[in-house]
Amino acid sequence: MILAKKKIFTDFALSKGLRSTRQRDIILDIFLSTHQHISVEELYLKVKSSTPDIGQATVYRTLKLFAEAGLAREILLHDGQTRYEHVVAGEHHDHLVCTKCNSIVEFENETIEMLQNEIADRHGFQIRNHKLEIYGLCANCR
Amino acid sequence: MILAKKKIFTDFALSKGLRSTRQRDIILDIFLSTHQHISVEELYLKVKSSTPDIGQATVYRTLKLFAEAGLAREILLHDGQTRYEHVVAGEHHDHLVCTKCNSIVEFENETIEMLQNEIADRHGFQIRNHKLEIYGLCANCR
DNA sequence: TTGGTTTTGATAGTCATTTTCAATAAAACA
DNA sequence: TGTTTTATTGAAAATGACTATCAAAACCAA
Repeated sequence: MILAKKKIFTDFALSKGLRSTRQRDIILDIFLSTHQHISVEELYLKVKSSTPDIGQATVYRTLKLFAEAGLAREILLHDGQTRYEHVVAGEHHDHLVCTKCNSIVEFENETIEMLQNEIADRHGFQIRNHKLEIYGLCANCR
Repeated sequence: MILAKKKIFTDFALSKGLRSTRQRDIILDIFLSTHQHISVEELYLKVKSSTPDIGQATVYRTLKLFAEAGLAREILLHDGQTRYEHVVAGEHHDHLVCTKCNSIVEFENETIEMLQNEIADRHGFQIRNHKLEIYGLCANCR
């Protein structure tokens, strides 16, 4: 799992002509050791406590690279700090979100995906990805 | 429609003990005359061209009030600017979002809605609302 | 109109993020 | 291996969106 992610970054670096550096290796290790989503500042503090000579700017730069490489994703909440979450291979972006207990059920529906493609075509739009969130009350909470 | 929105704000102002001011009236008029979503800066420019003596800080403050009153909603894209969109009763939340120029096209598809209902039923889920965002490149940017 | 309170505009301040740039380190080359 | 080339780094300055400050102006009840 972690090796696969490291390979994704190695391949990305290769394809972009990026160099392999100690800083990037360390930041990637630490990012991969986290769960859920983490703010740049939080990650920087972790990095700093493990390797004090790595600068904040490098953490910012490197996280953007991870996002570009497709192994992290920027998340915007309403507190002005950018956070990053892991991109999980094969994950679906279709969720039933319970607004009471915050539980999330992931689903998949081919017909919906097909209709999305149709709609995009009709607008000359080229799809990269999508997110469908249905909010409401789950079976336990209603 | 517009009158209804104005009433929402008037009621909100009343309940909060806020005063009715020329600036808020003008900003509300201009906000209601826009479509889709608009950044604070964009709205400020519109306001300034109509009434040059209204300051930027007031536009920021007033838009936050609109959001609090429930007639606007903050949107975060990835360009660091906060945008506001109209809260429409019974509105649709299905969008094609261009990741390059940030343009948004709203669409509606009954079949998708129907399928969502089916999926929700299957999980014993009671839908309150939903959001479907398709990210990619619009016709102009691809 | 007056008096108390809210709102405003200008501006200074804040804070996350980005840019700059000289120093350093990685890859390419000899 | 040493040398050259070029990317990367850290520190600090710059940027840019947004917020706080505060004296002046506007609002509104009496």
